[in-house]
Amino acid sequence: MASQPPVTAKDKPDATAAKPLRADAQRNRDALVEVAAVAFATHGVDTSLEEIARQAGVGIGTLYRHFSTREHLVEVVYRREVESLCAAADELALHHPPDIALEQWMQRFVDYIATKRGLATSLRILLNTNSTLFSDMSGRVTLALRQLIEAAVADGSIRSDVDSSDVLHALGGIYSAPDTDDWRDRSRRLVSLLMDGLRFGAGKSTEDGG
Amino acid sequence: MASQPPVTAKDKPDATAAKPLRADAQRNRDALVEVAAVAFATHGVDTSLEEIARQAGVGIGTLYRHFSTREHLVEVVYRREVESLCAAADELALHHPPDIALEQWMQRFVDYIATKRGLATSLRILLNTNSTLFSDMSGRVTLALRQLIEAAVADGSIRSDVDSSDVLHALGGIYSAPDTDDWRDRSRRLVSLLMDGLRFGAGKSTEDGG
DNA sequence: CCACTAAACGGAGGCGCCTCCGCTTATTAC
DNA sequence: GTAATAAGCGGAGGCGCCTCCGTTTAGTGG
Repeated sequence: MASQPPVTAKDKPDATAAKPLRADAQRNRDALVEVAAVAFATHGVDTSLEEIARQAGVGIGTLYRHFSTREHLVEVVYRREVESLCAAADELALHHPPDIALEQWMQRFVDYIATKRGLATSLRILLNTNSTLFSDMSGRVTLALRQLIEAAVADGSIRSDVDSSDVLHALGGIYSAPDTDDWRDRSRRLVSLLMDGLRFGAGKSTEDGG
Repeated sequence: MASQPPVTAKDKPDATAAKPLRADAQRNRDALVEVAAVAFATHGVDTSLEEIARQAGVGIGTLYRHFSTREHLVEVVYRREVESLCAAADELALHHPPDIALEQWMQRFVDYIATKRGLATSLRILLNTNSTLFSDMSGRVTLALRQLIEAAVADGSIRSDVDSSDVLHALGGIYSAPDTDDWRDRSRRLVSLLMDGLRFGAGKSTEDGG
């Protein structure tokens, strides 16, 4: 949650110019996003922006110069989170056998969703307003998942007749599940179950449970 | 816009108890709704609630006691507006020949929609959240329209093969029309056109233009 | 008419939003 | 190193939101 690759200056929505920020400005901007990510996840999206600015050690004016609206800030935080989720896919693929990578990534997906549920209302509005954002982000996630699945299929550790969109659909059920206390556990079990299903009848048997 | 039948205490959302308000409380409540209706229509739904309270000659505390959220106030204003639109249908039916009543009512519908467009965003959110409200209100409007049409059909002043839902659908086009300067004129013309269409081939000919 | 009480009032106060602009400071040119 | 300057900072201030609670008043019973 606190260690991602240094995102120097590439989280600008419009890809056109993006002139490099002054060093201090970049530092402040990063700090704000960092703090906001934690604050939104912890206290929901209604956290006082002044509180976020305070925790980031900057004035409120600075926050508003970087993020002219609350939605803008939410969007950047959200993009970063998705980015980091997708980066994790590559990371896991490098250091684990494909099926393990897939399983662990899906578990991470659960964590990601857990955070998002707090933002549900506000995020839904944002995604409605800004449909580019939605297709953008869901596209990236889909791609990451597809690559993990294809690797696992090629490796023979899961069945070859699975489609990434099916799996994504199954994971979608996690998002819409009711918000009980044991939501997280249930979701983790659902992922395990799903994983068993994927391994069933695969070319090579990897009966390791985790 | 300022004269509707005295709505003593029946605009409570939940129909259960509704004990009568104290006279002063009722007065204040009515004043608030009145002022809010004008203010929302004029300056949009983001008008300061303190401003509304001020104009209604009450303290902000009083406003909040009656309407615990901005949405609550919007909802009540909206309900009242629909109510008044439907009441107009009865009124017009009493004092005009059926086809004239229908036409005038549709013109009034245009005015009503004009007001609503200012509230569009907020109202859409409200209607999404509170689906009872939507079906409630559209049901009432549909009913009012149907009665006007049936009367005109029975009277022979419009064609007998029209369905009220068709007409409502046509009127719906008004709502979604682009928000240009001449919106109102266009809409009025659309209603006239629609009316001509309805009269065409009717049993009895009422070629009066207004 | 009076006394009593629950209902209602209203505005001060604390907080958050957002803008504006005088003050810093990183960067560039020399 | 210094000077120049544009980029960036930050917080005061004005406004709106909403709550809380001391004060007022409508309704009621005698």
